[in-house]
Amino acid sequence: MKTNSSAFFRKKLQEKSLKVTPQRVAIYEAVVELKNHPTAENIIDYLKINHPNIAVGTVYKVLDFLVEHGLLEKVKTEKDFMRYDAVLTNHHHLYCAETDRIEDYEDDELNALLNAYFKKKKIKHFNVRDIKLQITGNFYTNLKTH
Amino acid sequence: MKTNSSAFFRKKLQEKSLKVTPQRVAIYEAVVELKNHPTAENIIDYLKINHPNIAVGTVYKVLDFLVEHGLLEKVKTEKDFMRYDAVLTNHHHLYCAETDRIEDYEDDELNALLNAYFKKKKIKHFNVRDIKLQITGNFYTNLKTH
DNA sequence: TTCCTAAATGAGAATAATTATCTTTGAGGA
DNA sequence: TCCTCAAAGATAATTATTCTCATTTAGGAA
Repeated sequence: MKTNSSAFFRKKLQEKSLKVTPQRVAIYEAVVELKNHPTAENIIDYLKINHPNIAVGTVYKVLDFLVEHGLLEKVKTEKDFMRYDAVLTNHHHLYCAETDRIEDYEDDELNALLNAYFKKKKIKHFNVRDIKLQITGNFYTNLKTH
Repeated sequence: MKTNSSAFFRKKLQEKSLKVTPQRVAIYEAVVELKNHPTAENIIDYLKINHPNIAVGTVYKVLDFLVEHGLLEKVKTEKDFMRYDAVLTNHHHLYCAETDRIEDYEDDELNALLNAYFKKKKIKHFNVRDIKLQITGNFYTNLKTH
């Protein structure tokens, strides 16, 4: 899992002739490992354990760098912090404002529906590049009774 | 136009037994007048002309207050600033990352499509409250040649 | 393998948006 | 008109992020 994402990451950087540094690998893996679309702060905390020497500024710079080169995506919520996502496939987000939890939501039928709609309906004065749904609401757990 | 939105706003506050202050009215109207989903800073600048005595802190407090009471909505982009929207009907956003322009996109057919989809497709462990599309791309203008 | 160079990193200061504090003011009910 | 509590003003404090600059290093060349 970790080695897989690391190998993928190194390969991607090398394809683009970008330097593979231990910091870039560690920060990318932190985003992969931290499931809940982490903030820069989450990543900094996480790295303290295994990579205590990575500077705060480096985390911000590397995150920007990785977004710029398409290896991470920014995720925006109503809160002030920017969050990051290593999943690059066409997907949407379930978001709970109370708990600030984000989960990926991927469904081929939904994507097909949206593609069909936007193929038919041209928007005046706008070229569509990407469509993302933010589905706001509440997560709940079924309490098992046994 | 301005008087209409002002009357609507006053009525809304009074219905909820919330105080109608000149600052609240001015800040709300600034969001209505400033079309491009303004930031707090945009609002502060705009208010300098006609309401030079409104404090910066007040703008932030009132914006939070109005979001909390459902009179404004927060809009977050890839940039760092929070932005505000006075349009409360079910709508989506066209967003251009290069120019940071946001436009509302409202289409009954799209909303019907989404409602139908989410009525049929129940998401496990999640109650949907609101669905918002962020449509990323580029605005363009047809250059007229005559 | 070693050297070289531009690019990346580390450390910490600087910035800027937002929040907090605390005193004064005023909206709106009595 | 008065009273009271919430709202606003002024400004200090906070905090996420950016900047600066000296040092280090990845990766290509010799």
